[in-house]
Amino acid sequence: MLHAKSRREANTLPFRADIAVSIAPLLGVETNQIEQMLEIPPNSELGDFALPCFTFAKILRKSPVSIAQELIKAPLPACISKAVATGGYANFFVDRVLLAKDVLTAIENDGTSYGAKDIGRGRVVCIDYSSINIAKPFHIGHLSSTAIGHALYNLYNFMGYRSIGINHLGDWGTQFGKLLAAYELWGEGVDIENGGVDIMVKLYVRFHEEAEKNPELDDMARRWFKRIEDGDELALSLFTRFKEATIKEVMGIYDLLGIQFDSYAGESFYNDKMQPVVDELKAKGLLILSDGAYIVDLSDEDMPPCVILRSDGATLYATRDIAAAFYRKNTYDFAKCLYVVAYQQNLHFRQWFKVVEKMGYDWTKDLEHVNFGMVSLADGGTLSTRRGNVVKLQDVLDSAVAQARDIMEEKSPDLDNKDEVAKQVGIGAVVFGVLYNARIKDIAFSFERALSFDGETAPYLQYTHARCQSVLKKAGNKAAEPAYGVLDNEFAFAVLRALSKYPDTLENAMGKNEPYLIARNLIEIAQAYNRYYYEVRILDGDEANTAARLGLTHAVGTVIKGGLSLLGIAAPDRM
RNA sequence: GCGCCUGUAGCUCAGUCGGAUAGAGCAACGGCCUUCUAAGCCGUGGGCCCGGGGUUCGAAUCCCUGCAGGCGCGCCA
Repeated sequence: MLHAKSRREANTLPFRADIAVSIAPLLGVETNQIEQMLEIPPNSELGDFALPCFTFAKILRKSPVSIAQELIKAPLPACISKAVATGGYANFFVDRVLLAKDVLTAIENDGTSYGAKDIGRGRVVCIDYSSINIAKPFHIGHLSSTAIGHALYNLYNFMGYRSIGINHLGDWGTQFGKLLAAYELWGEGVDIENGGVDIMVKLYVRFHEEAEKNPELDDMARRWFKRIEDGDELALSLFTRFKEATIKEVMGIYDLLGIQFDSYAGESFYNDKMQPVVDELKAKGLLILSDGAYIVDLSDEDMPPCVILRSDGATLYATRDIAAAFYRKNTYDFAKCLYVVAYQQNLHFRQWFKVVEKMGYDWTKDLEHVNFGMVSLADGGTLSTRRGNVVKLQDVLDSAVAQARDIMEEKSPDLDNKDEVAKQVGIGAVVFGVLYNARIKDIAFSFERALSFDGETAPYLQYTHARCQSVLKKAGNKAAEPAYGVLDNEFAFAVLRALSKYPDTLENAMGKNEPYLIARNLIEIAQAYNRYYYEVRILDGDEANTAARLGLTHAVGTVIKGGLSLLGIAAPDRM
């Protein structure tokens, strides 16, 4: 019954279909229409499901109130314990004991796979995320793409897809000519391999300062970039050293976050793959010469044209993205290809998606720009590498871990793996911070908020999980058959209700590419459980009742651990 | 100027297909640890849901319009 088929909405309890089947005939409508109309009352005292009857009033020529009163007299399915008419609403109460049994048994059986479905049927979804720039610091502005992309990567895998994580490196462009020029001028004694991105930024910033006074430097940079393009040995080897040093440094952060990519094919990778795209566009008559540049006209779509070739013949961002899309389609035969990139680039993606569509490829519909809000600094100012106005992610993570460590020193000094747990808690807090709100929201970064461990945060979830583990450990192995009747109270029911909607939440989160839906559901579960924990003693009384309460505890711990893991966050057993 | 996005409590945000009394967290104040982890729980205060029209039995939600902020608008990425 729990696995009733077409529950497409999140935030529903099971049993929806059963109610619809029993009352639809009385109204003379399709059951699935009723199923969709069923809603959840504002508070559970009114009921667990409600059908507003106002829309039927005209058709049936009766008042909503009397319709509701008739509906509740219908023979009810076994899972509904009672029905009440309140105003124009028919309210249904689910059998809470049955719900407890269904939900807890499902979680007991499935473990952290609870909620997993095989929607993907093994098909591939490419996820382009994090996509760092070579020779630039990994700052908090990159965290959204990294955390959202990673969560989606996990979620799609969980739902039966095969995720391919692609770090589309920003490793091409004239800025590297500047970097090499700067290195030629002032690079003596600079240790590329160990100086990290810091020394690269220093060179880059100095170049910009001096180029303002001395324009000849720009020519020098252009020459260096030309040498990279032409495959000049010295230029290439220098550039490769900068690139590898950057990747080595950022690997440290990816390790902390537990992220791995399946591909690091970045911009330079597509250098030799753009000409075929240009040729095809030309062959299909889409390429137009305009002001010396080759463009695809998009005026019929009310968009500015998409520039494919600059007037000097050089390729652009869009050219590369189109070539990359073809490469990914040919290499992975994806069912979906997601681009986790800030909304700043909305127009860019709309443009080149349309170009691919004009080329006649129906898989354009499988391309999706998963956009997200901009990060600024809470105390004003925008992030800018050039102006040195950055908050490095490494610093944020380090501070968070240090703070977690301090708190543990105070609250649980006898823990033996404090460093490990501090890492999980501190990093979890930072990551959760960007996964808790809808993607589109802008973020004004502040240390104070990022390092908050109270309330709706990862540490709160981790704490709740650890609490569950602690109770379960203390209980030991009890084999009694659970007496679910003991869970027939408002506190347990709130927990069960939150647990029961988790599977739909996951599906909805994937459909919308919105990890925050998972985060919110987990918080709801934890809040309900912490209330329950305060109100009801778990290890108490006879074994059958205790077994049911332990079942609830185990379920909460399992779902929180599983959900956090989807978000890329660890859940320690003690903290 | 044009296009897109955002606007809900002091702050950060939820609010499902239009539904019942608009919800959380933080901050403030007041309570709860001899009992399973107090990184927790409970309570109090706090709202012109940006403004104005409209549609509807019913609007934070849909439509129109205005305002404010963000982003973008052919040869950067």
